[in-house]
Amino acid sequence: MNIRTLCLGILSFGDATGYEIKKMAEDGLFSHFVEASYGSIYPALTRMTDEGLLTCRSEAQDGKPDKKVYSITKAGRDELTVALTTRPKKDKFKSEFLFILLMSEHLDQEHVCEVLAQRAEELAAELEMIQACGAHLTTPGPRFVNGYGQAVVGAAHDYVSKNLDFSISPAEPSEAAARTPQVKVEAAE
Amino acid sequence: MNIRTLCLGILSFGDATGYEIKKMAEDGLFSHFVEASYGSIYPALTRMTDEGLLTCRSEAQDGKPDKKVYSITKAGRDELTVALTTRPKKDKFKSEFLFILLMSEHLDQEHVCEVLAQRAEELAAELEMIQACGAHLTTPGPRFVNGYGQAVVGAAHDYVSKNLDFSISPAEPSEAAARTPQVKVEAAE
DNA sequence: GTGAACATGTAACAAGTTACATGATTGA
DNA sequence: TCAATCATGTAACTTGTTACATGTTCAC
Repeated sequence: MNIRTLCLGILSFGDATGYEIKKMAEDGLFSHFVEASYGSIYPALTRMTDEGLLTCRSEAQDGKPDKKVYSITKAGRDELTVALTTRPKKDKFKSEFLFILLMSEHLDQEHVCEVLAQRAEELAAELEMIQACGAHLTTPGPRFVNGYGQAVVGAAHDYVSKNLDFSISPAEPSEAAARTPQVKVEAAE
Repeated sequence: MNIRTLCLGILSFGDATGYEIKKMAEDGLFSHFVEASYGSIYPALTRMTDEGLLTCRSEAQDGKPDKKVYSITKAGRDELTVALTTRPKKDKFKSEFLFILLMSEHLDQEHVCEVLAQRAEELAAELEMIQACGAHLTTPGPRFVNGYGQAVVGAAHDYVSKNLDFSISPAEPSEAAARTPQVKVEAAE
């Protein structure tokens, strides 16, 4: 999903300025699965206004630059609908944390434990935020998304918390041997 | 995390060609939280070899282009270690699916249900794949990552499955009123 | 005989980020 | 007085993707 669709989506709930769109994208419910910087939002709004998907009215302010309030047009709603009814692409997930854990055998035990503890805290904080945020949601869409967030982040937090004692070295030889009769390293090369 | 670190990480487990690195990134355990195309891998390998982080030996093949097998050097391992001990950035998650659900009030009920059913299936398939993939893992790092995947994807699947009857219109007035005594819409702009 | 897997590489393109420019107001 | 919030906008840069070029072998 591109910036255009994000802006249209936010504007479909009501008029807003570029600045406000950025805030919503980084604080609100959206923040967990979208991203947007001014450098992408402002040009997108300008272009979409040129294309007739948005209208813009300027409100003079003293000191600050004119505030530009954007509204979505019929054409804009149509474009949004097209985007929303297109089969959603696979979710994208990038995690340096998991990459580090995958490579944990190259690191020392202590460091890995710190990373784990750190992540457990972060996940706890995130979960709390989502829960707090969900308390005052009334409409079905946002409630669904919030519930999804609670389910997924909750599961991640549980998992990490239960594995704070993770050991980078393989389980005791006897056990390992029982599970994996003979793990041979490739000889050639 | 950039392509360079990804390549170094994969090569830290053993020599490989660019082609093989791509395969590992898109099939293996890595596939769920990294991405890489030939257009980024090949230039990265060439550059890192120039920089002394890798060495490369060509193996002639008939018909096919020479196979270039890369090995990580001491300098490469050092760079990898630096990357792995740098505090991991926040996980990034992008979801068109959640965006659609967030906007579900603009869509029709039937369509949303289809999207939900579709996603439930996709998540079930992904979960199965992760479980199958995890069966033959023996080292702690990969096992941890696989367990994490099972926990998170499992939670997502459960949540979506339990909400296949999701309704885009707000709950019955009486109930809604009971839950939310009085939700006032902000008057001013 | 057709498509997939093997195998590398480049150039053009897409999309978005970062840093900068500008400048008032407000709260700690 | 220092940082944050409000407010918009651009240019340079980063990073990576897509499409193309090239060519064999193997399985269906």
